[in-house]
Amino acid sequence: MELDKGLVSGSMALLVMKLLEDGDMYGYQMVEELKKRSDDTFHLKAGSLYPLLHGLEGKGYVSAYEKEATAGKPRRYYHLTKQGHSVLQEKEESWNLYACAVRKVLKGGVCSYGT
Amino acid sequence: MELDKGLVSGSMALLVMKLLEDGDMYGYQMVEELKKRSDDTFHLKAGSLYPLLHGLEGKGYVSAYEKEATAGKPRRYYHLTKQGHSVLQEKEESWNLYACAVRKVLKGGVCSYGT
DNA sequence: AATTATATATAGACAGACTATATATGTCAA
DNA sequence: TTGACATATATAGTCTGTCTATATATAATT
Repeated sequence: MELDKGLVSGSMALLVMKLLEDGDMYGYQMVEELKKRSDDTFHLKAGSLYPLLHGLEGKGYVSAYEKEATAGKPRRYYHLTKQGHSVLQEKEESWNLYACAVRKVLKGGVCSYGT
Repeated sequence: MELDKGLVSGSMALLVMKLLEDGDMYGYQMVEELKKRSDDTFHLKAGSLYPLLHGLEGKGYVSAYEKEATAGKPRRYYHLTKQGHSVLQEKEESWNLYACAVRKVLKGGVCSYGT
């Protein structure tokens, strides 16, 4: 079953920032890591990621620095700033609230998020 | 806390169709019902709903019929078609898969959806 | 008489993710 | 040695979904 593209909207910034919480990463690595951590559910495209990263950098949520790789092109590492950390927390809470509300509509029951 | 608009993307069709599973409804009623069932989290705008409904009708997922109200303007009721039912099931499964994958990335653990 | 709630509808703006394309290097197989 | 593939970043243009703003119309309330 193909993942409905419409559903993916909006939460990519959250996911990418979440990855950076565990340590600095370069773009290509994030694509791989996201695939791995989601059990092959998310296939973020390079053409989606790089503009997203530039946007986050422009807002001051991440900072970037170049670093030589042992082989191949130099890598551009991204680091989650202090502001980025606080924005990430807000985004996580926002996601929980949203997912919880969807569950309420779909399952008709209550939903305490934290679960 | 304002609900991050970016997160809302894509799942409105799912939610609206889910409402129709319980019986035919008219547009204005859906806005109210969605607000109620989500504990005041979703505030779907009329300008978002009606184009969405027309789209679903065009795809054959819902059918529509006019009905006089006891007072005021006549209401346009929407009905979930057989095809709509099957699309709804796919969309629900797709949502579960997606929400589950997000949880994996955020909480770092496993996730059996059905929970 | 004016405002608010009910009820539907469209045009235009905007944001997020996509595809397609471009660049550049290293490895591996034919 | 040539081509294919994986690594790595980047931008232009497109598409889709939701938004705001606006329009129409009727009934109830103030």
